[in-house]
Amino acid sequence: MALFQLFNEIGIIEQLSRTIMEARLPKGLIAPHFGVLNHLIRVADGRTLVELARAFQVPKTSMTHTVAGLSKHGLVMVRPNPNDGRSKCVWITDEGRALRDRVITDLTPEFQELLDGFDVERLFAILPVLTDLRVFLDEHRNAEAPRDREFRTQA
Amino acid sequence: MALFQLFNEIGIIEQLSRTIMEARLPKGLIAPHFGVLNHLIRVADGRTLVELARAFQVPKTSMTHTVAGLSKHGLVMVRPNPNDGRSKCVWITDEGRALRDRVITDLTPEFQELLDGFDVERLFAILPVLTDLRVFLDEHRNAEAPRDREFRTQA
DNA sequence: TCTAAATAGTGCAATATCGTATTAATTGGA
DNA sequence: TCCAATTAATACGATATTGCACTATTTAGA
Repeated sequence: MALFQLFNEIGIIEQLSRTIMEARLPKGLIAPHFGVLNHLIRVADGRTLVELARAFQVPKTSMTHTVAGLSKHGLVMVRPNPNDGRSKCVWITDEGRALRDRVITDLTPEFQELLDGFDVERLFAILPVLTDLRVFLDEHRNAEAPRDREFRTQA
Repeated sequence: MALFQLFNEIGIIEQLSRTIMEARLPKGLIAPHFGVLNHLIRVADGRTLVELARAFQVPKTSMTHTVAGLSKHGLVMVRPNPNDGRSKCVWITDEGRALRDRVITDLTPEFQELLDGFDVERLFAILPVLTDLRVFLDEHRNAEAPRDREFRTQA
């Protein structure tokens, strides 16, 4: 079944690229930490924990843990949500911004190597297909969600 | 940076497809367990732990743990390697084969939904690009491997 | 207004991942 | 042949992930 192979390749690429990225992170931080920092900058700062959990499709408890790690390193600030006494908002700090920028900078040589050594046309041609596939899988994801996992609202 | 977006989509797809797959696994088993079973059938039975760790590019200790889980469930047998007293070989059991086949069967409706609802031409057109990308990343992976992680020898 | 249901967050426990260090076996060069 | 370097596996500890249960708060319908 070719679909099997497709998802297998995607899984391997995810693992390789994650390893590359994590090699640029300071000790104690891993991909999910960077993902949250990046999300706070690219999408919107001051997100609640549930919003973040939805965005990354992880259980709330996982996001609590990830944000706690970021907070411990001074990369985000967690404050009560003035509009809802149950929830908290996560704000990125200057240190968080600086780290995120530095990681991206550190990654550019690696990216450049890929752009130089790989057929860029072919590479970028698959992006819209991947996006459509992601949307399809996300929309068709079984509603009988057996886990404590929120539905994605935004990339 | 479009490359960023590319790897981001791949990461999301990996997460979604893994969740779909794990929903078909019995309690106590997750994607890496299935991956090993599949590898033993598709590639070669009787692999050593190091060979498996290389194939999946995980640290040896992670593979020890994964195989221990499979063994506990009776899905593989771990025996001494007659050719090398240091190592052990992992053999899939009938139960392991049966489980792997059942999971694949259980997955076909989900696959069919994708084949029906998605432009299959577009989908399969990206497979060779993904394969080339995977090979590129694997070959260009930094030799200064900072971790206890083996190099891939086979998909 | 009141109260039941829904929602946000977290404590806890089970399992997973992985870096470091250790042991045992093998290999290769002197 | 012999021993130093290499290799296979794992014990151990730190951190990550996640399901379940619980509390606090908000919401919505009677």
